[in-house]
Amino acid sequence: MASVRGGSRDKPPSIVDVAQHAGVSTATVSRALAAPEQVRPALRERVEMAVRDLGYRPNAAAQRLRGRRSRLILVVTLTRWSAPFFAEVLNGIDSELAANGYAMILGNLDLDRRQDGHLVDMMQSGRFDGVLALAGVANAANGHELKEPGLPLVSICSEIQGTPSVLTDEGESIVEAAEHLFGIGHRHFVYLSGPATNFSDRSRWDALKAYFEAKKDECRLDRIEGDFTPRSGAAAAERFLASLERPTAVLSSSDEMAIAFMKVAKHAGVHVPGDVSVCGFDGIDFADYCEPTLTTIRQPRFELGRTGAYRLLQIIAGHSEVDAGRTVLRNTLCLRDSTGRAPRHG
Amino acid sequence: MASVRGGSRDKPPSIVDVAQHAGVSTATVSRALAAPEQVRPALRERVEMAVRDLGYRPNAAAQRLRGRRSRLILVVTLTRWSAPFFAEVLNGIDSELAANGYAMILGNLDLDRRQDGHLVDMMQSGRFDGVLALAGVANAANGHELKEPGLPLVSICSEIQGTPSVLTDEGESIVEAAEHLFGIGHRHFVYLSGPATNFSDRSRWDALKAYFEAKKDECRLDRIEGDFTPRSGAAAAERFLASLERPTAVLSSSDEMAIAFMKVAKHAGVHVPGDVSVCGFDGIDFADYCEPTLTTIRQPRFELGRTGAYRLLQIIAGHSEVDAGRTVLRNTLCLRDSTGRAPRHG
DNA sequence: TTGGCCTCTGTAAACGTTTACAACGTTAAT
DNA sequence: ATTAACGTTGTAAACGTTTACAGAGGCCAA
Repeated sequence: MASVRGGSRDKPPSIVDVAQHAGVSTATVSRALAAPEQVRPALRERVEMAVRDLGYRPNAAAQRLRGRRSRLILVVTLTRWSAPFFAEVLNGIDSELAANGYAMILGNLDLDRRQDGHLVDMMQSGRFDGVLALAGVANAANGHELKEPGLPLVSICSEIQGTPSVLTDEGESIVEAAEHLFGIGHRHFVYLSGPATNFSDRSRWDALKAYFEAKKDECRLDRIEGDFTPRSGAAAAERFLASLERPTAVLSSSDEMAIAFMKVAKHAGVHVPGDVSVCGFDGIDFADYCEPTLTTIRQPRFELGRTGAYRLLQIIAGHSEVDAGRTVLRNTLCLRDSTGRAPRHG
Repeated sequence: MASVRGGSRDKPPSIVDVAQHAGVSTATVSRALAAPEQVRPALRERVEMAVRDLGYRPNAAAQRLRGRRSRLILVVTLTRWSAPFFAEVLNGIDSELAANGYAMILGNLDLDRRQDGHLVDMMQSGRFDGVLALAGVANAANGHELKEPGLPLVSICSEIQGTPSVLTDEGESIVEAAEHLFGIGHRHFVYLSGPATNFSDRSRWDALKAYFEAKKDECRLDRIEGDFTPRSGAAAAERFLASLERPTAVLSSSDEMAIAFMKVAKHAGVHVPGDVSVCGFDGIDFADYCEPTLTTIRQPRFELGRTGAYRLLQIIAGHSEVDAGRTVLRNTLCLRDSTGRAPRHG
């Protein structure tokens, strides 16, 4: 009776249809929708009714073309974004954006095939109100390229010169883990790294090195190169098994590596945590379901995304332009079954 | 020397700037970019050079407003999209779309707070060239609402009346798993379900019921209600443990439930697969890292997304409009350590 | 030479909004 | 009573493309 939504399939109603139907000008319709307080209640109601009657929806492209905002955010990610850690960060981003009427588009940066231009193209297409750079993309040397188009930019889990960023206290928290392991007797550590160019990896490794520098007489810190993936965790385990003097504590730069590491180690008869303690990083859901359950440094993944999106929206809204600094969220060390006292020597 | 990209920060060059710079009309520029074969090589080159010199990028909003396509796809998901299964389907979608110059936007359908209108609004905003509906959203009763706006629509992992869909042979594959378990002596099964309204769940349950109907004299099939999440898997385990006569085989409707189930069961001293065999569904990466490794029905998650996106693009391109049928991908049963011979009776 | 056809370009009209500006009516201040 | 100020509405000009249409040549056949 009321709506004519399902009627003719020709063409969606435009603002002029609404204006005619309500007996006002298009300007009034536009204002009634965007700034209701500027139009008299009587007219406003007429417009609202016309909108309902016709099932009118503003055309997003036209709005963007004429107005200032597209309500679209470009999220620059790596191809690995479907991994548990990133997926949840993205979820946080999307959640915050959606709550403010924004949507995100994923711009995949495939590090293997270098097609850098593509992203800059997208950014300059005038389609986006802002850009969120996820961990890893900033390290790809073209991080600063993202600044060039002059769009509001916030980076999450990594820093770009002169750009606001949202980070966690990675260095401090991995040192906290190391300290814990040191406290229960471990003296020989190995750091299972991410890619050497990675921002997070640098933060963690630098902090770890500094911490062990002061203890260099009593401790040893090795490093095995990985790339956050399970595969590289398994490879690291092979190297671990082959080493003459095995470390007793593994600090992994991702849970996925840690879990794969444990699987291979266990399969080779090495007991976790009896023979070797393993500590992960990220705190993905699964860390609590593997065997043994994984001690890990939990990053507030959802919050990371949410906060990044929030800061970006603030900048877009014109607030806090000055604030180009970093926001640091706190990680928490989750002690579980994969870590324990160091095995007795010899 | 060549490019002036980094020059003035005022306003991005428009098509008229390019036209002037190349000494041609805007129409020629437009054609040189969209349909190069229609313009003489000499001019085409001048245009291309001007484009490079000025760093011109077509304005997406204007293109959309005047032209027909936005190269934007709406992917309607549930809030659970960051779960491993969906994340990988999304990855497949995004991958196929990106390869064709399209991008996706996630439209979250929060089943808890009913804000159905929101999605239809989005669809009618003229922002999208097509819609992809992910499993679960189609079941939400408002599935058919998605058809209303008249946008090209493909559903993945579920069916909407009269809409092309991409599915897997869920029913057959879960029966295959049941058959395998039957073959190694199991006679008392329990199906750990998803939400009863879920399309996938219905397919699986119906197939399972039909299979056991023929065996009802020798077999028993129970059902415990879940919702795909680990939490519900754990809850199911509690009920399993409390039951007087415990089934010896669990067919779970998701890996995450199965893994949580195993954790709780093991913790209660029930041995997997000694006391109970567990089979998951989906084939997420983690199924191969839990303890014991999980026998599961692997769905081609990435392909599911890729194929859905592919079919949608075909429809948008005008090919295969007739083909409103289903595409069925095959699952594979992955036998691992969580299943084994049924325990000896009594 | 002339007419017709074909190929290549340019002109200008959309596309559906937002918004600066002007116009109008009303109220308050002088 | 005159003017200023204000609040509300309409007019019309953008925004940056694509594309129907027309026009300008060039070529070929008659």
